Amino acid sequence: MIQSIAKKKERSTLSAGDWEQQALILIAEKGIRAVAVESLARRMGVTKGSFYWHFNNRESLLEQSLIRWEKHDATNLQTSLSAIEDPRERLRSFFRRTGREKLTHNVYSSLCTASDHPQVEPLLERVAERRMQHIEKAFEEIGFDPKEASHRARLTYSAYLGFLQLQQQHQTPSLSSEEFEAYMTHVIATLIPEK
Amino acid sequence: MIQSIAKKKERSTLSAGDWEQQALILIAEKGIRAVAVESLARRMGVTKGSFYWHFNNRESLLEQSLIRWEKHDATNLQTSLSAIEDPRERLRSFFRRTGREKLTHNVYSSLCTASDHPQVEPLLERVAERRMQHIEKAFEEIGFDPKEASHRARLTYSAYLGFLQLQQQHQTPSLSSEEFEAYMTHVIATLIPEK
DNA sequence: ACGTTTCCATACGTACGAGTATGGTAAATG
DNA sequence: CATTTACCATACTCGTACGTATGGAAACGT
Repeated sequence: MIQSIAKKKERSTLSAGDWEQQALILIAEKGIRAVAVESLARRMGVTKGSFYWHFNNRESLLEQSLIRWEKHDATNLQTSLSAIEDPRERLRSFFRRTGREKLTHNVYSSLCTASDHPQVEPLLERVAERRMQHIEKAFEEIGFDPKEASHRARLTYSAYLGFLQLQQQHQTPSLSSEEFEAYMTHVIATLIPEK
Repeated sequence: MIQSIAKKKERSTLSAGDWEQQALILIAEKGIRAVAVESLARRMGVTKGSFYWHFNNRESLLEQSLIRWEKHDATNLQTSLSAIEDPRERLRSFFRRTGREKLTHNVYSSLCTASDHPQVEPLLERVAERRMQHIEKAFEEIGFDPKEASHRARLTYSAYLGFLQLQQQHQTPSLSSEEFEAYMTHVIATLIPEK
């Protein structure tokens, strides 16, 4: 074929996907505004000349990167949550998910602080909608009627978003891991009633 | 004295306070990044020359504007919430406050989406801390022990922040006013238990 | 072997926004 | 009335980051 297999790790040449991946890493670390083509190029060990061969412009890179992330996040949601049959446990795992999946989670966290960005805003809306529908479905399975489930889902997701925001403000977590656990237990008890 | 009273409304000359006020309005409308000195000057009907007479630089303007807003918000919290004796009602009014006080509220909303800004971040942390302590105090008055009250306050404020975030994403509120009321009722019932 | 494609370097052009330098005008002051 | 002070306009510099133009080198096809 074009390439004799496994060239990606031999640092031969870069692909568009490599740029998108690094862009996402940069977003997770320093936010979307830090994605500048020259600094990103330095990070990749090349110069702008390379970048503008793979992409028309910066906007195009962001578009592709965000699409890539959204797909990854959607399948993530599908596999990791659809696998759990008990709806209560499914909701609990949603909250716990904050710890694992560091990269994709930090990307989302960064994107939330850039919700005014024209390319980010529609993405956040789609993601929030998708996630809230999953949560809503779980609440319906528990036995709440659609209206009640909808409200609970909105409140649950709001609590999640707000907690992300609070975490970012104090760059120091400020909550020890046992305080965090205690808080999580409280949240789950409050938002996911036993009966 | 220097000026013969009531010159501010005669459009004679601008004061530093006028600039700060307009900056806050701009923040509420388009976010802190939209506060550019040239565009702001056009908005005031003058040019940059005026700005740099009142302020050393853009950073200085933002600093003063944010301080002004923080003071306003702090007294707001003190007067409007300390006036209510019933802690439950006090908490309910906290949620309802989203509607009134449009300007100061929209400023806060905009600042939340710029939480990565070095001048904004410490402000948000102070404001969140101050507000959460008020909420925590209310929960303690209701009868929860300090630890429980702390968790409830954090969850309550998280739900508030998350809702702000969701509101900004769909620029269209997407929730009709009656749906909004139904949701609010649900939130209050869930987070502020009757006993 | 030779041309084409792929990938990248270098050098430039350009737009925007912060900040400076300097001068002008009206009001206040003596 | 003359001069200082307060306020603002105009015209620059400068740093940053996007985007373009062009050429070079290695890999590939035939």
